[in-house]
Amino acid sequence: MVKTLRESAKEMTAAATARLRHAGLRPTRQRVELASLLFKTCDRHVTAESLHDEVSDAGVKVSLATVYNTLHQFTQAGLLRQVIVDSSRSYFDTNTGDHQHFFLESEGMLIDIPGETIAVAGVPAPPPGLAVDRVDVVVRVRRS
Amino acid sequence: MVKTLRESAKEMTAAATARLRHAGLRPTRQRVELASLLFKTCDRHVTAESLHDEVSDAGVKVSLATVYNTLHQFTQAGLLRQVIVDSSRSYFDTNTGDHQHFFLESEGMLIDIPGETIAVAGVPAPPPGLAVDRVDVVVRVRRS
DNA sequence: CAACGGGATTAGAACGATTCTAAACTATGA
DNA sequence: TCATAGTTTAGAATCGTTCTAATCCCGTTG
Repeated sequence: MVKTLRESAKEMTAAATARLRHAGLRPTRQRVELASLLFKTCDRHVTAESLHDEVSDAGVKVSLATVYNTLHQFTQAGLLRQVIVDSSRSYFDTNTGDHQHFFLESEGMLIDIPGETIAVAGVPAPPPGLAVDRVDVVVRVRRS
Repeated sequence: MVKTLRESAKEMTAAATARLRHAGLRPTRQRVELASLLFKTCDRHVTAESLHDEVSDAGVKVSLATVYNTLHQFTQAGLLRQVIVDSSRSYFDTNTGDHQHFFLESEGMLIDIPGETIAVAGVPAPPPGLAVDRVDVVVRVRRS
C-alpha cells in the first residue's frame, strides 16, 4: 500500500496527538507541530532556538516563548531530557533513556553514547543529607 | 616566631605576585587581590559574582568586568579550571588537577571528588575526525 | 451547535549573566 | 622620569531565557 504525503502527515499528527494526550498535555496546534518534528526521527538534540528555526522554516508560526514553554513541559512530562554541557545554552534530548554524550563544543553538537557502553565505578557516597540524583558523563571532543 | 597580620598579608601578596609572574600575568593590584583570595585556602569553587561579592566585602574595589576578565585569564593560564554543571552560571575551580564533582543544584554547591576515586570505563572511540579532550563526570545530588 | 471557562499562546518587556567599548589608568623597561 | 603597551572601568550592549498581561482556542456543557 502506498501512502500519499498527506496521509503520512495525518498519521504523524495523530501519533503526536496521542503521545501528548498520553502525557497529559492538551494537544494544541503548536504542541502537535513541535512533537511531530521532535519525534519524527529517532534521537535528536535541540536547543530552543534551533527548534524554533526549524519549525519556522517549515512555515509554521510558533513563538519562541511557546518553544521554551513546550520544551520544559515535554521535559517535565518525561518526553525529553535536558542535557547540561554548555554554560550558555540548554540542550534537549529526545532520548530519555540512560545514556551519555560526546560534546563538540565548537559546533554545539551532541552525540549519544548508549547507556551500557560507559561504566562509572567508584562514585563515593555523597556527604550526609545528600542523595545521588544521577551521574552525568560528558566526553568533550574537538576536531583533530 | 610570631607573625603579625600585616606580615602575613605581605607574604600572601608576595606569593600571589610570584604566582602571577610565573603564569606570565602582570601582577596588577586587582589580580593580586583576586589571586590572594582564590589561592589562600586549598580548593575553592567560585562564580564571577560570588568572587566579586567576596572581594567587595573585603573592602577592595574591583569591577565585575575585571573579575570576569581575571577568571578567564587565570583559566587560560592554567591557574583555574572552568566547571560546567549549570546552564546559567559558570563556576571556576582552584583545583586544576584530575577530579570530578558532586553538584547540589538547589544551592549551587560543588564538592570535589578526587580523581582516583571515580573510574570511567568503556568510553568509545569518538567519531572519525574527533579526539577526546576530556571526560567530565558530574554526580548530581539533592537534599534527602 | 453555541457558549463558556480555564489552559495555552503571544508580543514585547524584563531579566540575569556575560561581554563589549572606549576612555582613564598603571606597571614596566628604557 | 617617560613612554607605551597592557589593564581596569563604568556603562552600554548582547544573549539566552523568563515574565506579563492580553488574546486565543480546546474541550465540555447545556
